[in-house]
Amino acid sequence: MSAIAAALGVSAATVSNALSGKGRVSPELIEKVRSKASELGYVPSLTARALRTGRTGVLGLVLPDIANPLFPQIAQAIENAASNAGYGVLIADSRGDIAAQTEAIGRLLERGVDGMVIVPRRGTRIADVGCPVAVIDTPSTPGNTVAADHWEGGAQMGRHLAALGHAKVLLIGTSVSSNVQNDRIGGLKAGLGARVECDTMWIERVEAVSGEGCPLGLAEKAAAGFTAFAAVSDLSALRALTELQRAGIGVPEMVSVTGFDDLIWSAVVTPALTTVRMDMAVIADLAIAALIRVIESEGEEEEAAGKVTSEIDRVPMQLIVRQSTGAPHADGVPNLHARTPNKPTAGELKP
Amino acid sequence: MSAIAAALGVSAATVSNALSGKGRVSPELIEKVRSKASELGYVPSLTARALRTGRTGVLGLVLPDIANPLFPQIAQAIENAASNAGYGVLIADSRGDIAAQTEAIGRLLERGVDGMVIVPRRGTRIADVGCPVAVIDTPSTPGNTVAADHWEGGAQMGRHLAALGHAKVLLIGTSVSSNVQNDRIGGLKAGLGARVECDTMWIERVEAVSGEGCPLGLAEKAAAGFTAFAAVSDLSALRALTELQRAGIGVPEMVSVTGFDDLIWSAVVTPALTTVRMDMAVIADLAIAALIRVIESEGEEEEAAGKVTSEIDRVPMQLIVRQSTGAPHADGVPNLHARTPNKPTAGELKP
DNA sequence: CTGAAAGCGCTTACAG
DNA sequence: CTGAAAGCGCTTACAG
Repeated sequence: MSAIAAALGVSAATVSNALSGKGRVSPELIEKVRSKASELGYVPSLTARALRTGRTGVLGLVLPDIANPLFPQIAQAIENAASNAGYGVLIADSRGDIAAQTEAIGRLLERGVDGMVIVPRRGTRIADVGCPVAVIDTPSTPGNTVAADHWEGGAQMGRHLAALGHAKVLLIGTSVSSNVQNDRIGGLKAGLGARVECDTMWIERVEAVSGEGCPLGLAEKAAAGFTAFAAVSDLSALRALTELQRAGIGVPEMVSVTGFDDLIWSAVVTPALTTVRMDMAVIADLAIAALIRVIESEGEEEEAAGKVTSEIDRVPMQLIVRQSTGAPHADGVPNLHARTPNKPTAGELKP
Repeated sequence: MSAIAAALGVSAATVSNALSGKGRVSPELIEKVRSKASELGYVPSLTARALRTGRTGVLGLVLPDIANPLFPQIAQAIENAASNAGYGVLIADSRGDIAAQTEAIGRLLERGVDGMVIVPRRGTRIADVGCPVAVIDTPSTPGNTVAADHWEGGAQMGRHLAALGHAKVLLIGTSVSSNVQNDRIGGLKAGLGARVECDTMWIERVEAVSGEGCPLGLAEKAAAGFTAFAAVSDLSALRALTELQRAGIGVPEMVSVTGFDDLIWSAVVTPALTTVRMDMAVIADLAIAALIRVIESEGEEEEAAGKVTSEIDRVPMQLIVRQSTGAPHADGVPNLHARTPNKPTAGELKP
């Protein structure tokens, strides 16, 4: 910047004003400054700007566990939304540990992030952090900013299964203390309605699985009359699907299997998995927009260091019907290969 | 800092020296400064330090596509290695696009990162970036820093399959131009040896799959005598596995299926997938260490703005034998459920 | 062992 | 419309 000023015989202040386009400089000078800047390959120092303005233009992204298969969707959406808004994204991993989460938040704060979006570890409540925060969780978590409407997503899935005629369905979850899973299960039950019988099976978390098989005993469940297996995540659904297939139980001829989240493999397995997807792009945009609103109004009347919004945005989820669901077989007898493949219906996404 | 100086009646310089522990201050004063600092909840401004020292303490992580299922492992390992070394990590997503990759690198540079680790988009060569760079790709990519030894990983898998007695195996890849995939395939062929017949099938990339099934025709391949399907990624392996199961072909009784990368679901499906895993922690540590070595020796003799190392580190991959592989059935006739489950062998990982 | 001074590269009132 | 000055919070020679 001083190089530009020197080359042009003007002051650094003028260069700054010209480049920031705040209209305090004559059009001709602005033009001269601009061309000289690009001629010199000038790149402003965001560090110096940060020191002066007190804003770094960087946001923190705190994740409960980067290894979670849902993380790519979240990270990509947040990175994209932030960079569209001119912000950088610093990542921090809680590694599933609550102390690590606190520490990660601290490190981000030291680095002077202007705000952060936190996907909290289950059961954590985010207290005052000392900077604007947007929390992404479930609508049922207090102090939240934006979330997919997991309950309604479950309800859509429940209605889908009920409409196909399933009368006995097994719900599969992995964490009794997860708000997200409980919302999904609540929605599923509501969507299925009071007339369909359902049972919930809590299985070991996948991370803990040893790779030795650990059968869930789903074939027995099928024999006991369950015709649909609704998992609360695609990973569990995949586990169910392969276990059933392995046991010679046709999906969807004999039983239906459904998941949640539309993870990368759901569309790729045979039969492709019926699932429910959240619109991460929308969630990320809302979270980032809320954050930026607070950041850029800092210093005004409101106490900005606390929550970002009081009203939580509920983003609808979208049912994606694929081949893993169908009508239950009339009398529970296997009838492999006799079925016409499902045509994808309305909710279908083109990825 | 000035608050501490004022409270103690010393200069800011002394506070700085005391806190940085460079031994220019008397022990008693250091102690007084320290306790006053923590009493006041002093947090140093990394921004100011960055402006003064010219180093931000931030590294950039450039990924070809955050949505890639392998990304969580990479990001987690890099974040961990960097934060252990006291660095923050700014993420940048190329979204599979080469122009976006250049742009992302530019944004990182503007933000003053001290260096970056780049996982390049296939076929990209990273030119001079203007800051220290560590590239993670394959040993066969020139200008590389550290990589898993994909070729050797393929060879291990090939030997495993050959030892089981497979004589006709189908290799499955998704991208002819990928160095990683070509290395893996080269290794597989070498490991299988000249006596086993093998064919390579290039399938559509998963991202492009519509979810409507898109059968690969693997049942026909099995009928044609292929007894093993070695995919170059777990995602393709999963696709193969479910398609075969769906067609009533028992894995591993009739055919074996193998993947690559030990993605999250590999241990969870039935039968669990035999795969090869790279040690991301080691790769990340090497990449970060190489980067930091250059960063912290900046200004000394060597031209640090270019490559990080000339010698590339090859990190071995680890074969993980699970239930999806077994000896080929003697006469190609289905014999479901007649097989004793594989006991996991040596290479087994406890996650 | 300790302090006064300069400066990293910007932006922002404030004068002219 | 343009410029001189101050200052964001540090660190680093350089004196004392």
